[in-house]
Amino acid sequence: MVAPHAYCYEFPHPAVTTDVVLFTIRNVRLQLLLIRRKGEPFKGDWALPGGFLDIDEDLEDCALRELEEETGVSGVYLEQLRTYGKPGRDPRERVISVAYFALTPSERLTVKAASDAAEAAWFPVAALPPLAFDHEEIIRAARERLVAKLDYSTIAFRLMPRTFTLSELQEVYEILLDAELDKRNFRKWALALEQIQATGEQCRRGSHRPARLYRLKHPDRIEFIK
Amino acid sequence: MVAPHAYCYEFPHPAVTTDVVLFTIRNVRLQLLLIRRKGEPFKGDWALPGGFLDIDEDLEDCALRELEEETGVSGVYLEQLRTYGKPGRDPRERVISVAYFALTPSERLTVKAASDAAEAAWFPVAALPPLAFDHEEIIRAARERLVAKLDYSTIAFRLMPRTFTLSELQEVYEILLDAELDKRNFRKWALALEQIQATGEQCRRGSHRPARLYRLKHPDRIEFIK
DNA sequence: TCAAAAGTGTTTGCTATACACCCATGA
DNA sequence: TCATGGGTGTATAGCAAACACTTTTGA
Repeated sequence: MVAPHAYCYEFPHPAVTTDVVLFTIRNVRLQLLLIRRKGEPFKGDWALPGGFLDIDEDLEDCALRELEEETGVSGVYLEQLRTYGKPGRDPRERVISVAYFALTPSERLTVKAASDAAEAAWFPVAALPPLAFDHEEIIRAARERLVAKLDYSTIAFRLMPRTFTLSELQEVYEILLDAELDKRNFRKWALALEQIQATGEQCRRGSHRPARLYRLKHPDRIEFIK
Repeated sequence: MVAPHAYCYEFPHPAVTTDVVLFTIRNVRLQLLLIRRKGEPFKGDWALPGGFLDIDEDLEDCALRELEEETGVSGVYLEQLRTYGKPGRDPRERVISVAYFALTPSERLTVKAASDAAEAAWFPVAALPPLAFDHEEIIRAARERLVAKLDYSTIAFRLMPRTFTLSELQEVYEILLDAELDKRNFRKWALALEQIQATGEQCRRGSHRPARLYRLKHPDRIEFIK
């Protein structure tokens, strides 16, 4: 064990944390992952997964580690969102939080509340519980980023499983934009991007014509479009 | 005086700084403000203005304060860019730097090297000196942000003086995009934005027809366009 | 044979681009 | 009167939006 207060500095230092806003599409809704806080402050409240930066750890690694520790989720798409540091946002001490924005297809979800948090659960963004700290503000910024990026990138593909139908892709866009889209125009647009290709497989579900399956040409890249 | 190492914590804390990439247009080129470092590390090298966050200070206030202290510049447009925190980026201790991106019209410049830095100077972005820390990477990200925002916001107006001619505005866009623009199309586009209005004044400079002066309708807002 | 979702083209309107000449001034 | 940058309109092409029916399957 390390003695308490063993780390001393000439000038006061803030603590640094990361927080992650992880989105997915579940039950035809945009949802995000929250954990219930085990300790003070805001004990029992829902909060974004996240925690303190290790002193030799890269920021992005910290975000991924905390996400995995608290929720068991790994292998998501991650990008830095913004840093929050208003004095007083954490009652314990001055805390600077580097917020990340993450996406995952719902197939890949194995959320089990892990050690650090009492409980982890998905919530529809339209029905969030009261949140700890300034996490509501962070979530708002993350949603805005997500929707803004639809216009000029293929970011929405990070919400798709490995193979998917054009109707499923359209449904994701309709959920994110909260608008109905014309089927023919959408398919024309999606194919013109040249980012997906037919696998040759079909998906037969229900008593109707089977749908062609597609996959991403570049599963690990976000492309800028238009 | 405070005793050395007077601030102690149970776990190690990184230091937090802000850095500012301040752009302006000078001599028909995009330029940015650098300071020459007075102390170690990277003593004598050029670096972005910035410095350590006071423990009760908001991040944005820190960026503005350090800019003012080191260069005498104030009243600029400021937005958060991204946070840099790779372990080892500062040889002294772990440092997390919240980078800001700033714009100012060249009229408003009163750069005098202030107390904290040995010297402050403008450099064309196309001819930067060797830089301290990872500041080259930060500047690259700032330029990308600036150019990307031209497409969907009125951010370039933050580089214009209080009143300006359409030709001056076009020149700024041409510098930022590094491309020539058609005069008639540019003017049609700029006026269609409905973000500027003629002042009624004219600007007579040189032996040719005088130019109408314009001003922003909303000098303090960045509008999203298209 | 019926219900349900998959799949498919054409027309129309709008926005972006290309392009050349006259105007007002100071020297 | 000449050189200089300020100011103006139209025609065309390319992209985005609107719109309805046929196909394939399982029950």
